[in-house]
Amino acid sequence: MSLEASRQKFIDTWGALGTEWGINKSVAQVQALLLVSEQPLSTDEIMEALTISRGNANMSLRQLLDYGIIYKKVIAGDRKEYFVAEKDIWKWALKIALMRKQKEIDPVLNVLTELEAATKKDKTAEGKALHQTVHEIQAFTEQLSTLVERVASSTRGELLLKLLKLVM
Amino acid sequence: MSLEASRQKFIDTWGALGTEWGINKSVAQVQALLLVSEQPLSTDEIMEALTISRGNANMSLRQLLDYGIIYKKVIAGDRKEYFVAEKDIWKWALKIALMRKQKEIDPVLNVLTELEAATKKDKTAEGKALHQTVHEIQAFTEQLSTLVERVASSTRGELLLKLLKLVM
DNA sequence: TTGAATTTTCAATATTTATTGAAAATTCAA
DNA sequence: TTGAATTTTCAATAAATATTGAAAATTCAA
Repeated sequence: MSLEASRQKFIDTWGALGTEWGINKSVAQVQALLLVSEQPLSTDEIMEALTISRGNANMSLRQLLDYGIIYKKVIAGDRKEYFVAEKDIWKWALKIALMRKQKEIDPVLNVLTELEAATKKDKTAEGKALHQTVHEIQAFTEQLSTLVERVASSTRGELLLKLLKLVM
Repeated sequence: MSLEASRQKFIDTWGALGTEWGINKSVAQVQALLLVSEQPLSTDEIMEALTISRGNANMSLRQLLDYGIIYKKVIAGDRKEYFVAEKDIWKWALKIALMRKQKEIDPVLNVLTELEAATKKDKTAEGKALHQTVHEIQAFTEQLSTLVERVASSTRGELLLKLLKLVM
C-alpha cells in the first residue's frame, strides 16, 4: 500500500467511526486529514483533498477549532489561514470527551437529578420504584461524569498513570 | 410533577441522549419505557405508550434483546410476548459498551493495526511521520479497547472497585 | 480609502436514516 | 389440521441531517 493509499484509508476509516458516534463525517475527515498531513493545510487544500465544498470545509474547521483539537497556523507572506492538528492523542481525545460530557451528559444529569428529587416524596409503591430506578441511573451518570472530569483535568503523572495501570 | 410526567420526561431525555450518541431514538425510548415500567409490557402497550408503529416497536425490541439489555417475559395464559428491562445499570451499561466496542471500535482497530504495519518499512521522512501518527492512535485505541473489555468482564469485587476508587 | 482576496453565512438541495403500515410468515389453541 | 392471533419483514414514505454554492461580510495590502 502506498503512503497516499494509507493516508486515504485512515481518513475514510476515521470518518466512518465518527459517523457511528454522532460526529459529522466531514468533521472527522478534516481532523484525520490534518493528523496525517506534515504541512499545515489551507481551506482550499482541504476542499481539494476531501472533495468537499468551501462551506463544509469552513464549518468543519470552525467546529474543530471550537473543540480545541486543531490550531490556526499563520504562514508568513500568505494571507490564507492554515491549519494543523493537535497530534497528542491524549490531549485531543480528552478534550472531545470533556466537550461531549458538558454538551450532552451534563444536561441529562440535570434532568435526572431533578427527577430524582421530584420522585423522592412519593410514598406509593409505584413512586418508590420509579425513584429507585431514576436514582440509580442518576448516581451512575454522575460517577461517569466525575470520572471524565478528573481524568481530563489530571496531569500525566497522576490519574492517567492509574488509568494505565488499570489497563495493564 | 406527577409520576406520569416524570416517567415521560425520563423517556424523552433518554431518547434525546441516545440520538446524540448514534443510538436510534425509538430504541432508547423503548428501553427507557421498560426501565420505568413496573409491569412487563407487550408490543401493543409499547406502541401505545410511545405512539410508534408496530414495525418500529418490533425492531426496537429485537435490537434491545440482541444487546441483552431487555428480556422476554412469559405471562401465563397470554399468547402475547411481554418485555422487561435489565434494571442493574452496571450490567446494561457495560453490555452496551462492550457491544459498541466490538461492532465499531474493533474493526477500526484492525485497520489501524494494518496501517501501522503497512507504514512501518517506509524510510522517508514522510513515511516515518505517518507511521508515528498511526502508531500512536493505534496504541491508544488498543488501550481503550482493552480497558472496556477488562471492566466489562470483571466482577464487582475486582476491577469495578478500582474504577470506583478512581472516581472517588 | 479601495478592491481583490478570503472567510462566513445560509437557503436550497441532496443524502442518509428512521418510521410506517400492510402483506407475509409464524405460532399455537382448539 | 385449521385459522385467528401474533410477529416479522420490507418497500414506500417521512424526517432528520449533511452538503453545496453563491451572495454577503470581512480582511488587509497597496
